[in-house]
Amino acid sequence: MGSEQAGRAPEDADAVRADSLAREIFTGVASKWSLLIIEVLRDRTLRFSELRDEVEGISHKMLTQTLRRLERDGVVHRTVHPTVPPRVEYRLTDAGRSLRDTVNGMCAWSRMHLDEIEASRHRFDAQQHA
Amino acid sequence: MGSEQAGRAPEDADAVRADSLAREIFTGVASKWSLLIIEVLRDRTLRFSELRDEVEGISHKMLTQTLRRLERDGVVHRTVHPTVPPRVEYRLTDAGRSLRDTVNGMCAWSRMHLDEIEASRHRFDAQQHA
DNA sequence: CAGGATCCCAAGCGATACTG
DNA sequence: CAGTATCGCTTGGGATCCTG
Repeated sequence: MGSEQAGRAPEDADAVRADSLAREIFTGVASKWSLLIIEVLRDRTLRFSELRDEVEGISHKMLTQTLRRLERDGVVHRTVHPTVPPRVEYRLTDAGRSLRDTVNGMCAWSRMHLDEIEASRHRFDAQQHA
Repeated sequence: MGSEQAGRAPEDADAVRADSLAREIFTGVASKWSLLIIEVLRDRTLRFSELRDEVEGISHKMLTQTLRRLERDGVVHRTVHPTVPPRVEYRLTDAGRSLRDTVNGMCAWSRMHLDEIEASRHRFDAQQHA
């Protein structure tokens, strides 16, 4: 993850710290549920229950948990309407939208290489027990 | 993950299967170690032990396990030199390199939003126990 | 050196019940 | 409706030992 670890003075501790932080952020964001939520939010505003339906397969717990992390990192914005019953809406922040662009790239990649990957898997599996 | 789930006939089972496959591929590839390995391979050819050193924090087991998955999906290519001791080299395939481009995007995003995210976290944490 | 197999613990996650 | 808390299973993944 180093921006470029070429020749860095050992006393340059800030760069090291930044690297490990970037790494921590990267691995935090690069998780199944985070990416799926980001992907599904696109540029819409969705309520908690709508997200729950759209993400498919995610549990109540994981949804809240992941949303909290994303909110904390400033990737999604959370709006609470003080009505009864409560209405809570989620949308991507600017940072979130820029992240989503790269996530879309991964989704596109998955779709684009579907057949190629499936073929590769068959080849691989056939070879194994050979 | 739907390419566009607008109006799809129920009998169009192929598209549904493709979607779930794309989803499975996406969540398979979008895992911490997979992405870090792809990131570290860039356009180099690395040996098993070199990868082990470069990925930092990965265990022997996770490295082999993840490499197998990536090889099976045709993302990395594995070359075994029948020497003694054995020499095994890994490099990205064409598909792998195109995936790496989007992974790079996520890494760049992490680095670019470092301070913004850190600030957001502090704000969030301060608010909480308020 | 590459990597399979085994053991085992801790984290991830789901299910359920409860609150505002 | 949105969210927290608790419990328990399941899994990920580390440590270690063994083979070609």
